[in-house]
Amino acid sequence: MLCAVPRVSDEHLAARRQQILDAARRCFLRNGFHATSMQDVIAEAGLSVGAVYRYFGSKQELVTSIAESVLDGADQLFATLVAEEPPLPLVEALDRALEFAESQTGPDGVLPLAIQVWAESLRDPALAEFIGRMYARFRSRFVALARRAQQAGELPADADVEAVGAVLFGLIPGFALQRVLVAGPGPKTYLDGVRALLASKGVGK
Amino acid sequence: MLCAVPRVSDEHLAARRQQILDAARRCFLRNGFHATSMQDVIAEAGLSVGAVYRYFGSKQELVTSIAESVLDGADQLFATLVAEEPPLPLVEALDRALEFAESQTGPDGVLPLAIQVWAESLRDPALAEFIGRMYARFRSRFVALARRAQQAGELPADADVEAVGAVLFGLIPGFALQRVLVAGPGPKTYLDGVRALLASKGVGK
DNA sequence: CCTTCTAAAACGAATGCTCGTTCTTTTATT
DNA sequence: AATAAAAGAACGAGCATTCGTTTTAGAAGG
Repeated sequence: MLCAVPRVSDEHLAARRQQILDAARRCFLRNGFHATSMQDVIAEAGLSVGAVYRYFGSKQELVTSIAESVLDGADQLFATLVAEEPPLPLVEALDRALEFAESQTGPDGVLPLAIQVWAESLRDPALAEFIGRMYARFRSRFVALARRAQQAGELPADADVEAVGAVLFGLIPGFALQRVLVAGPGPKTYLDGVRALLASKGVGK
Repeated sequence: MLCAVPRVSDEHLAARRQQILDAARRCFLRNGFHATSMQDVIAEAGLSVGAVYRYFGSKQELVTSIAESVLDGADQLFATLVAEEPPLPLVEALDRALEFAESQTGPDGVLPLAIQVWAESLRDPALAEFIGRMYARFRSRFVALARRAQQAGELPADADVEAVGAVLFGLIPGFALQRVLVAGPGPKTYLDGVRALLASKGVGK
């Protein structure tokens, strides 16, 4: 009863897990969550049914893991935007965020996955809860950005930074969606649009 | 061999078609395109398999029809925004568009369907083409809005109205997504954010 | 107005697949 | 030798769709 533990290295386990996730991501990008069968993922990973089910108990678990990695990736970038010292001017921060979004457009960026995750969250309460928390965090980052811009005098002293943060954040999916669905204007043009609005004369009403 | 045409009235045919579409919409809202089976739609419509397949040749056709009705609905509102005389100030137009989006949030609005349509278009080239055309039209409406605002002196004379239109349009899905996924700020708050940005002092760089 | 007749409309059992998952067997590691 | 890891055959459920049959609306003929 002493030993004889045939476990494989933890690195190997982690690598296998990642191998499956990578395969799943490719499949999901190619065909969407629902039109991708477990067999597809399994074949793409070059493994067997049993091997994959050792690492992920269900297809849903695979979807959730992919969703998490997608959102984590975005959060990482947004976090650096706010942490920047000295504080980035709004336009500068937006520029960086838009360029990031742009880099994730196209068939091997993360954006098509994000769109699928949105759709999926409408039916999966657990995923919806996770996404809600994550996007609330995104927004709070942009709120922080707005607050610092206000302190720098870039925004009126009485501006509602929560509202401004929401709008700033909203600009990103607004841009990304157009880029993916309509092949809309590039990030530079979009930013010009924002600049023109910032330069507008006051406000009706 | 002279006739004997037992066809039913055209109104009846149209009503049946609509009956099926309504059922499908309810099912799709409840469970999403992919988790909804044809049996679900058929049962919801209170019809038989054969009856439904007489009106829609496939499930995909059903999805496409729903997508079309969703986009047509939005286009109708955007069209009226631009046609308004005298031209609406930007903030006013945005207010109306945001209120519309708000009204379509929630489980029987059209927005959850729109999100699913986005995801679906990533896999269905025909749907993607249709959506692309439709969203390009949406954007052109906002461009027209921007142009009229420019003529009214609300925007700088050298502003790129195409870019501004894209941004204005982008604000809508940006708002809607937050509203659906994060239960973000309401339309009034969001609009306050836009106003604060419009009131900001010039632009860095 | 009523009957007859016919093709459209509706029906629903049947079909053939593919799906996600389970479970027993084989292989590899210590 | 003992056990973790990987393999893959097998399974039942549920899917979209087809198709042969039944019902029904309404024109035609009286």
